Amino acid sequence: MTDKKVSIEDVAKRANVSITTVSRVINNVSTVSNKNRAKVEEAIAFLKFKPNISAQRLARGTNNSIGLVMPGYPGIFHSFYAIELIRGVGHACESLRLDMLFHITNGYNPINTNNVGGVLFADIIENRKQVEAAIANGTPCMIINNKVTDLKTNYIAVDNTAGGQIAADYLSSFGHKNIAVITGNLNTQSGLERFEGFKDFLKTKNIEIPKDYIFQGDYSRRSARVAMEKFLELKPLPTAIFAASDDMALETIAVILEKGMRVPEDISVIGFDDNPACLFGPVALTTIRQPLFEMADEGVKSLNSIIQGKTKSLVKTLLKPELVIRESCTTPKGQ
Amino acid sequence: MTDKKVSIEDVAKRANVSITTVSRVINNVSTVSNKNRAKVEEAIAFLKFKPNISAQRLARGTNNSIGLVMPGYPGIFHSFYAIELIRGVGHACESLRLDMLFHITNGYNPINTNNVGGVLFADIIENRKQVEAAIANGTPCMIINNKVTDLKTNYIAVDNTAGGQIAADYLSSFGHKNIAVITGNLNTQSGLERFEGFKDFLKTKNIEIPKDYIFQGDYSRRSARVAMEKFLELKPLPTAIFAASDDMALETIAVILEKGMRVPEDISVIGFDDNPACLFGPVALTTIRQPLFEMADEGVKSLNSIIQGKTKSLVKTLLKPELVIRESCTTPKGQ
DNA sequence: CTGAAAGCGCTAACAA
DNA sequence: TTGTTAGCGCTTTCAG
Repeated sequence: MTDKKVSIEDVAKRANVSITTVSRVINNVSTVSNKNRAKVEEAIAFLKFKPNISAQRLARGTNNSIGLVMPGYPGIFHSFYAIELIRGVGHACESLRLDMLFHITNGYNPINTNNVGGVLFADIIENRKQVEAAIANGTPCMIINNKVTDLKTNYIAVDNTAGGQIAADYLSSFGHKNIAVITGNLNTQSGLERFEGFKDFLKTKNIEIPKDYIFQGDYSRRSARVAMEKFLELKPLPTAIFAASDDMALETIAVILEKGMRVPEDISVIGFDDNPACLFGPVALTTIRQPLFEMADEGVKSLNSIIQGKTKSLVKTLLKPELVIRESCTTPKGQ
Repeated sequence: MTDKKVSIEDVAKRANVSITTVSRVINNVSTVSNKNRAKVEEAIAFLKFKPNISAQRLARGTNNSIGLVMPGYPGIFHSFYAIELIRGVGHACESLRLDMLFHITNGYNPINTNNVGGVLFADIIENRKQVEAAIANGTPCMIINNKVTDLKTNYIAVDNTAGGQIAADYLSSFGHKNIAVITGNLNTQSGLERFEGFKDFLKTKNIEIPKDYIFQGDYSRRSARVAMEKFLELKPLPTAIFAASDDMALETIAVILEKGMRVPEDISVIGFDDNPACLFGPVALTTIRQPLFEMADEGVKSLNSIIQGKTKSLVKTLLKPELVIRESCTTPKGQ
């Protein structure tokens, strides 16, 4: 691309060997005499030779790269989520020596699956068509964080329903009855499942959440603030809040403290994510940990195994979230 | 990769034309009869033919992809920063039809520059070696958010010094004298420059910042909390705070409110970034906007131009930050 | 408007 | 241990 390209042939000439020998040293094949190896290495260094990867791939008949498709609207999911996924994918690609083609999508443009061995979809949000297209043309796919039951494809997700249940179980075990919830984006599978897992579990304990104790948030701090300000006008006041993300939980706590109330003495708050930020707020946040990094990492590994034909059947993995107890929940006042 | 690959030749056979004609329809060359075009398209659809991009690239002699190298330690910069960069780069790549190879680095492993036309470094943090290596082997590089003066390479950055000055100017214009600052990570060029720009400007107004009014933060909310709690023990209390990121500013405000004081009536706070989150806190944050998305977008475009040989000279771009006035700053009490 | 043929730069038998 | 040679799948002159 830059300057005139130097090819394996130039190297061969300068080192006075065949191109095969050059190829051998490039690929670290052991059957090369030290003398020749040295000559070739000198030539490579001198000429600043860089093998043309397209030619390598063509000749080898392989394409060791995968795509990561991520919705691109402002405020991608919540940032912590996105960053953890990216980190996990990046980590796995590094160790598997896979190229990672990162693709931010608006959901409409068809994504190009020709140049990758397979593609990872970070959730499906308004881009179902892309997933279907990829599946249709035979590209191995792995959906992250969305249990797609109606598509013949692979997924790895967190059991958000279980997460909601765990939160409900923990809160109700303190004896809380007036429990409010700030949901995540309910257009999102995770948001919906967390909410329903939570609500349904409480029902088994004979606790109903009244309508005005439910606020439909969108994972943003802003929505949590609006929610909490509304809750604070209600009576009776809720004694516990389940926020479907740590960011929202943190903002919830901020609002409570601003009003001169205390957490958890006056109101208990539980979050979801286990974002490191929860450790360092005014009160350490009790939360439901979801293994984001691991999900991404494992997703890449499974996908790779599928691409290489080692895994034949569909893989559907469900990861368990877990309760992380810190300081933001306790018994309701007066009990 | 999957199944037996169908090649352009298979398509040609089925459509009863030459591979040249198939190539023409793939590349949308107009000189193909409608009849042939239809036949080829049918064959492509029927065979689910996907052109091999490596072969295309090899034949065309181009490699339209760029690398994005980003430090991978936990808490990559502050998330908003990273996300905006990624969005900007993704956006530019999409419109330039460039593949984006995303590489998260620990700073040590050499990065593979063979398969990309050029590489974008998201700042330089503990990975200077990689940059030097890339430059040495002739790979076009673009450094984002770091003015590298001692390396013969390109950069696009925000004028953080100016940003610091703007903040200082604004605060001092209200008549504040007791101004404290929570710096960003001072190992970072941006952190250092914001601080020095701020401090130096105040000096021109004959305002010195005492030692204990300076807290060395790291862009995290946590560090801001620690800082603000310290400041609150000081006397006289500062009447204004400059936090080197919005995240820190937001946490600063939270701490102030928790203590029952008001923003901006008791203490003014100014941030840096213009993270959308600043709009929705308890008080809308006045801040210094830095054009992250644009920086990334523009960075890719410049890099591409360099790769294509359209730009010959080194490009060194400095973007101007600007003041965004909202509600978190005012005149000090009693003035 | 179409096709034959010469590569693009590299890998991988196969011989030597 | 080394070199020869035949592709990998596609693009691109150049004739027709």
